[in-house]
This record gives sequence, structure tokens and C-alpha cells, in this order.
Amino acid sequence: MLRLTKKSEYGIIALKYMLNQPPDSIIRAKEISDFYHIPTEIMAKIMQKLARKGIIKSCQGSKGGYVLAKDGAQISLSEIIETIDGPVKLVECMDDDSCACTQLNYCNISDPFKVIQKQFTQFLSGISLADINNELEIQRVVWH
Amino acid sequence: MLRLTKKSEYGIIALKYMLNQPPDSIIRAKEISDFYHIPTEIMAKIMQKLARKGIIKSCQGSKGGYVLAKDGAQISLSEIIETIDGPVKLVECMDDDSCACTQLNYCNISDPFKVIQKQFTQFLSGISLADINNELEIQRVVWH
DNA sequence: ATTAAACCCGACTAAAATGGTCGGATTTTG
DNA sequence: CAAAATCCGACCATTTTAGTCGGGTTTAAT
Repeated sequence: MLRLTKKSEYGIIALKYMLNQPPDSIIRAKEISDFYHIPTEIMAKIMQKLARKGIIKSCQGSKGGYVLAKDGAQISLSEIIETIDGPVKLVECMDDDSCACTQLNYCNISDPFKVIQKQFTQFLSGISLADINNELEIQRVVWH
Repeated sequence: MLRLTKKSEYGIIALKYMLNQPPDSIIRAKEISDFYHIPTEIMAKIMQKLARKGIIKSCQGSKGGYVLAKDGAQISLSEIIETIDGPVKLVECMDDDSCACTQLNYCNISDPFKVIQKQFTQFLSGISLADINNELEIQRVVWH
């Protein structure tokens, strides 16, 4: 079906929410999960991942929470998705190591898909959290 | 993980295989499944879907099989994927109907994602089977 | 006609990924 | 020390995907 996981969705929702709070305000996972009716534990773990990756900064202890660690324009969609769901690999045989089919010379799509994969990553990298927040205007993808 | 399903992969492999046979030769599902070690029944059903959609043409009966129904340049990646796996919907709330969150005014990413969705579909539509077959050169996605 | 080889198709099972829960640990504030 | 938050691994439930099975239809060759 080719669809983002719910966790990625939650992550994007949370980051967008944070971007729209007063700068440097500390935001708790529970605040977001309550507001959007997202299971608290799930929200918490997603934010832990984002924190480990350095997209947000954690403040432990009571009165703790999270703060955006970067400018919205510096956070790309691909970064968010990869942090939460792991690497984007359109087809299985993206690494030469983990692919039985290339070794046997069976798979006929490995090479072309590496190109597509690269373009797709560029596509996701080209969209920032700030873009998402600004409800970016309809744009056109042009091939050169 | 954001990855094509195996069925889509199989479909692309099969179509690429067909494109590289002598024009108008009739190709059996079993021929492809044997060659690439794909379960025969799965391969068969994928080709049935492609046939129903008009991407390939079926020839029933003994000595039957399939023939490409279109030029390679006329078959887009998005068409293949949507035929096999159903519509590409990056996030759940793509249709206003099926989305509880928009009704409640909770979801904050529905609108921006519609734009991303559209761009992504354009991206997939811009890649043809012929491109895949020609191991298309590294290209750049440019924003206007 | 009969048989064989292919397409056709829905229902089912198995396996994997995802979504969500639980219990408990650590850190900080008051 | 208690409360409120982050932290984290292990676990279970649900959904999606992958693959199987059994039976049907169409066509060509004998």
C-alpha cells in the first residue's frame, strides 16, 4: 500500500506541534499525546528516538520535557522517517550484502532501483518540517 | 520501513522480463516464476491483476500466456504499484471520509500531506518501465 | 472427445511487521 | 523523600503481507 507507519505520522504530528509552540518552551510527551489522542507510551518512545537522533533535546526530571534542537527548515522528512522507522529501502536488494538474488544474478531490477531509491531519498530530503508547517504550496517536480 | 511489497517487486521484475523478450512473444507466468524463483501461484495472480488493469494482455488456453499491452514508456511505476498493492496513501487521512482525526480537528498534518502525496505520485508517475529497463541515469529532482 | 497446459479466482493459512501495553528504572524539582 | 517527567526493554495483539490450496474455464493438439 506504500504508506508511512503510524509512528512516523505521530512523529511528524509531534514535531509540527512543537514548532508551533513559543520558542524554547519545554513540551511533555503527554501534552502532545493527550491533545492528539495518541497512546502516551507510544508518543514517549517516539520522542525518545527523536531525542537520541538529536532532532529534539530532552530535559529529564520533573518539569522535564523536550525542546526542538534544530530549526524547522533543518529537519527533513527523510530524517524524521528514518529515525522512527529505519532506513527507506524501496526494494529488498538495496545493499549488495543482504541480497541473495543479486549474488545469483537473478534479480533484474537491483541496479535501476538504486537510482530510483536515490531520487526518492532526495525527494524526501527536499521536504522540511518548516515546509510541512507552512502548508507548502503545490509544487511541480521537474526532471532534468 | 517504507518499502515496496514483494508483490510489487515481482510485478516489476516480470514486466521488465517481458519487455526484454522478442516483441509479441507470449510469455507464461511459470516461465518467469521459474527463472526468478518466485512462487508460481503468486506470480500468476500478479499477472492476472496486471491483465485486468490492461497493462498486459492474457491469452487463455494451452499455449497461452501474456503479452505486454503497452509500450514500455507508457507503463509508469505508479501504475504498476497501484495495480498490485492498491492506492498509494502516504498517510491515513488522505480521503476526508475515512479520517476520524480531521473531523475532530485533531490532525495537524492532513493538508500538508495532501501536497506531499501529490508530489510523490508525480514522482512515481514520472518513472516508466522503459526507464527502469534502460537503467535510467542519475537524474536530479528540482523544485520550482 | 479427451487430455494437457495454460489462465482464472476466491478462500485459506503462515509469517512478518506494526501498533500498543506493561513494569520498572533513572533524573530532577520542590 | 515524593512527584513528575524521561528512559527502556520485554511482551502481547492486531494488521498486513506472503504464500498455499482447491477447483474452475479456455484453448490446442491428439
